Formats: sequence, structure tokens, C-alpha cells
Amino acid sequence: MKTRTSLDFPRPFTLVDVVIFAVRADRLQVLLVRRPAHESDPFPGRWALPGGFVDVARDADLLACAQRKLFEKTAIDSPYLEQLGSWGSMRRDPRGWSATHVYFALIAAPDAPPAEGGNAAQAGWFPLDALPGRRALAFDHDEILRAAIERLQSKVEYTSLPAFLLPEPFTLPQLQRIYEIVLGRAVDKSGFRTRMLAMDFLDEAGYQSGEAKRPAMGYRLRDRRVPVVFPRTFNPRR
Amino acid sequence: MKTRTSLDFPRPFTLVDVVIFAVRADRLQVLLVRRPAHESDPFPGRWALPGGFVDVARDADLLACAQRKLFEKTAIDSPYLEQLGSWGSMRRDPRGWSATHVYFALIAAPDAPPAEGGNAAQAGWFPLDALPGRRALAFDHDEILRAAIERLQSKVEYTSLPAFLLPEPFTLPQLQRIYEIVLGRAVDKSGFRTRMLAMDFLDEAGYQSGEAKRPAMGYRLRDRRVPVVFPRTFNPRR
DNA sequence: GAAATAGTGTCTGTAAGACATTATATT
DNA sequence: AATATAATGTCTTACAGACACTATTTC
Repeated sequence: MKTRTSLDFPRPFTLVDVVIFAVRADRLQVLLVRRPAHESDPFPGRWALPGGFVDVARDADLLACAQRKLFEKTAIDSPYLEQLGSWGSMRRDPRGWSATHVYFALIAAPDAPPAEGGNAAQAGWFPLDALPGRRALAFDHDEILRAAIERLQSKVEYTSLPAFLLPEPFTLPQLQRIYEIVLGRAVDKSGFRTRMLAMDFLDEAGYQSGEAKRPAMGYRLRDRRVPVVFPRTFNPRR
Repeated sequence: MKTRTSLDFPRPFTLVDVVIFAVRADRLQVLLVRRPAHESDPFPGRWALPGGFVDVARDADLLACAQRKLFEKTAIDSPYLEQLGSWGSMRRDPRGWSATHVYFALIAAPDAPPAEGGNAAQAGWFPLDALPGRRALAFDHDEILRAAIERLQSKVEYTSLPAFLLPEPFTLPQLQRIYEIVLGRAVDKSGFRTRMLAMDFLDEAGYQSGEAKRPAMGYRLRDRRVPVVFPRTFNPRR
């Protein structure tokens, strides 16, 4: 390959998609949007991850683009957002070579359904155990969603990620419940508490009444930008 | 944002860059290439990560593109390759909005310097503790390289990644040495051996003579595609 | 005071870290 | 036989998991 002196060669499409997780009704759920129904669009009427083309005029960088798309769908402006990866090939989009940069968002569960106001597209929350069937999502979004779930579940084993799925302040019993939901198994209370408090990433925020009989201590994250990494995974039992 | 019916809008450049690590002369090193010297090119003469534009005609997908660029520089065709992340913004390249998909390669140390035959660009191995100074690399490659080093060092704490830095078959003392080089600290032999063998990802490949006084058992990776994840990090001491 | 949930204490098994010891090759 | 390195064994300590127990609230 010699140096390309000219920039006049075909460019792939550049997109950003966002996998948005929340725990609602005691289940881990993901936000999907419906593709427009026009037959001229690819995958008309199919469910897809929220996202779309990078707008070179509006988006300063990929993260800003992801934040914009997330805000358009959820009206949430400061979620936990991390890069999941990118998917690009000549075949994933019938319109041509395209590459999407995928982000991964954890938000505190909104009680209301997603705001369908601003954006015309229909949106909905789907529990992970009740997703639209196999190969049901548009593009390669099935594969991307699988990767996102895998990443989330594996990181939950050894990080404080689930804390981002709760509104602050939250109690340790609440946080433990989130861990159990995402991990899909019970977690020992004593060990859980010791572990969380030993990592020293929570600030006390006063007792929280009302939730249960006895009030529990509320906590806030000391640093909402980054999760804490534990030195061991949960239940190394194999 | 309404649905874009036309595809006639500006597209960012799409690139793939590869961070290639090897252990040479008992040090972790990274492969860099020199940018062309023409003043018309961005960052002329500066060191950069190997990579470049996706070729929509030749590259079926991002991984294939990364493999092609890696092969062009090292003539190695089956390294360990994983996605590191992507960097995209309107400002990282003076030629316009661009996004690069960055891969992360671990290869067994070539004794010879990188093949400069096929490709005209000058290439060189740089020990991580003797990199060209701060903000010396082209584009945002300083930042990308930092992220790659961070990822490597953190994964080494709890995965079998360093095994990809050795040619097969390798012995446990050799593997331990690689861990120590990448981690930058000593590792206890007994614990190391127990841990590696307990994870059951190595196949015996006969005793290896010549390396030292007493021959050591040689091993091959049972699965060269994926590293093994340990249930704990090394030295949880804090 | 009964019930429910928050929070703590105790015991045990496992495994890592430190370091001593044994084993097997080369010279 | 001396030496160097491979491989294993022993001891201690830390900590997760299991589970019992105590504490504090509401009704």
C-alpha cells in the first residue's frame, strides 16, 4: 500500500448506538426503538438499539454523539456511559460499508415509559428474559446486545457497576438486590456488606426510612464517573 | 431529529489502528511507524501507531482490516487480537472528522527488527519505558497507547494474556518471567505455578532442554483465541 | 409484643503468599 | 561432585461463604 495522497476514496458510514440498561420491576431491561416503517429504510418496523449516524456538524466526538442519542431517548443527561466496542463491515447495513461505535449506559430505572415525545420513533423497555426472539433486531443488533449483556454480567462479578442502576441515595439491601437481579443468583448478605464497605467507595447519606420496617443507611457513590474494581470475583466457587 | 431519507450527508473518515506489543530483550515493547515526511501529510515524520483508512473494497470488516495492517507491518498472520476501543472526533485529524477503531495485538517477540521490506514506512520497536517523549506521537496516539498499556497491565493481573507473548511451546518459568516483566514486579513461583495449572488451560508438550540446566515442562495453549480469566487478581495485597 | 427488615458475629474451608526443601538436569 | 534451575511441600494468614444472632423500626 502506498501513501494515499488523495482523500477522494469511498468512506464507510459512521454511526453510534447505545445499549441502555435499567432495572425495572425487579428485572434487568434494555431500551429498544422501532425502525421507521417505510420500505425504503433498512429493517422497516424492526426493533433496534437507539442510535444513528454521527452528525459531523453537531457531534464534537463519539461520546458527545452517544450522549446526544441517549438524551433524545431518555431525557437523562448524566448516566454511566462506557464504550462497549465497535462493529463494522461491508454487510451489516444494506446501504453500504458501515461502522458503529457502541456505548453502554446504565441508568436508574425510570418509572414512566420512555419519552416518546421529542422523537417520533416508538420506544420500549424489554426485560432481558423476554426479548423479541432470536435474530429479531435490526442490523447486527442481536449480536451487539448479546455482547453488552455479556459485558455487563461479567463486570458485575467484580465491579461496583450495579450501583449506577440505582438512584441516590441507595441502601445496601437495595444494592444487593440489584446485584442479585443482574447476576441471576442469591448473594450472601454478610459477605456482600463487608465487601462493599471494604472497598470504600460509598459515602454515608443518612438513614432512609419508609422502604422497610427498619431504616437502612443510605449511601452515595464517592465518584460517579468510574466503577470500583474488586480484587476478587463473587463466588469463586466453580 | 427526523429520519434521514437521504444518505447524502458528510461522512467521517474511518480508520483502523493497531497497538502491537511484544517482549523483546526482557522488556515490553510496542511497534511504531514513522509518518511520511511530506508536508502535505498530517504529522509529517512523527511516530505513530500502525494503521490507516479502511478500504471498503478490500476489507470485509474491521477485524480483517486490522489483520491486514498487522500483517503488512509484521508478516504475522495469527496473533492474539482484541478490540481496544475507538476514538473519534472532529479534531483528532486535521483533515476532518475521523474515527479510528483500535485493536490490540500480542505477538511472540520477533528477534529480527520489523520487516521494512514491503512497506516503505520506517518502523521500530520501542520499550515502554523509553518511548518518544510526551505528546510525541501523531494524532491522539499518545492517548490511545496509554489506554492500551493500561488495558494490558490491568488484564495481566487476572488473565492468561501474557501467554500470547511467547512462542509455543513455552515453560512455566518463561511464562512467569513475562508476567514479571509486564507487571513490573516479582511473582512468587509456587503460587504462580499452582494458579496457572489450576486454571487448566495449558497442554503439556514435553520437556524442553537447553534453556536451563534442568529441562522444564513445555506447554501449549489449549485455546489460542481467548485468554483465561482468573477468579482473583495477583497479589491482592494493598 | 409480633413481625419484618437491617446489621453484626462466629465458624470453617480454601487458597494465596512466603519461603524452605527436594528433584533433575548440565558441567 | 558442584551448580543451577525446575518443581514441590509446609506454614501462616486472609478472607469469602454459610448461617446464626442481635438491633431497630412499624403495626
